Amino acid sequence: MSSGAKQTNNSASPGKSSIVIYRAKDGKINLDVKFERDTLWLTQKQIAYLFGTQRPAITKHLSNIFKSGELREESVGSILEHTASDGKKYNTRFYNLDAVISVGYRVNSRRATQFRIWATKTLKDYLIQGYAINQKRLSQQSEKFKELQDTIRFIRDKSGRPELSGRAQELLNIINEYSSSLTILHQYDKGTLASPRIKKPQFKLYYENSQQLIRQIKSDLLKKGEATSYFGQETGSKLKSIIGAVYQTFDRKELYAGVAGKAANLLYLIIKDHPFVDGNKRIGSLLFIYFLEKNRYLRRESGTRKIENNTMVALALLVANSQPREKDIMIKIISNLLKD
DNA sequence: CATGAAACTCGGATTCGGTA
DNA sequence: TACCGAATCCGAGTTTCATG
Repeated sequence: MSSGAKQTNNSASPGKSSIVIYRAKDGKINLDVKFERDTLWLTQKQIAYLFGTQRPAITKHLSNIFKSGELREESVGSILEHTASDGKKYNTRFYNLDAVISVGYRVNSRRATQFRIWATKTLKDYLIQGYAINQKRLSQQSEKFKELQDTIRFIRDKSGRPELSGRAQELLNIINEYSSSLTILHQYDKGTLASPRIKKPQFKLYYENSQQLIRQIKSDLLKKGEATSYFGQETGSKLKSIIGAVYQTFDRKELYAGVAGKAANLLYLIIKDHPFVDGNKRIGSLLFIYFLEKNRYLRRESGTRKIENNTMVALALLVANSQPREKDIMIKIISNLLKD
């Protein structure tokens, strides 16, 4: 049996990545898998494909699983927006890993047999090794965090020096601005971070809305000779899906409820997902600021901006240079900068 | 396009009944 | 009683259709 879990992450879009579940003798299986709430989610069609059977068989198994009380439909199923093969969006029911495994133990096909063998072995490995691995990972993380803290302290101590200028100074500003929330960061690392108070957005950003704004800024920049014709030119429909992602719902609740969360994700996704040929950082920052301003969330009561231009530049650079696995922490940093 | 369900097919397992 | 083939049952799959 050559089956092994293999995950390839080749897209930075939210909650979506390409995954190769396992290699069977009849070749590899490619599925676009949604990741939400620490688990994966598949449609009936995808489950059928995974196990090499037809969709109605999955429907029947699922209904038997729920009827027998093996699983509760409310806890393993969720209705999510799904872009179908015709390009349109539908509210589709997705089933999580628990449901997929339960179905896998009922389906009678060669592929399902291989899946059962793989799942049983993997689960056993997890049970035996999981504890040790988890311990190791945790201690590594806390070491990394210490390192980061030391570096920040070092840079901050030297930040008064006049010879530091330009970009370095900007980076120092951002570190200074969020150094006070290091404890928050630390709490986050330990998984105990309390969510900041959430302000509901009054203003909604639309795709057309954004395009218009980009056209405007482009013509300004062209006049000043600060942009090429590639500035703001979209590659595919990424911008549209990013805006969709920011307003994505899960269980009829918005995934990123507050203004800060939405803004942070907007900035992160535009910079990381490269929806434009040129100008991703600038447009990301622009839409970020625009979105905050329109929602009356950019300024303190005194009228000063929570994020100044130089901080904005540094923030964009920081995001651009971050690793994909650091997404959560980047979002947290941005959100915390927006706190009063 | 996606889902749920009814009606039907198929194949394996079990039960039944006749025979040596 | 032991054995074997026919009848029956049951789970899993497919086709098809109504509905959202």
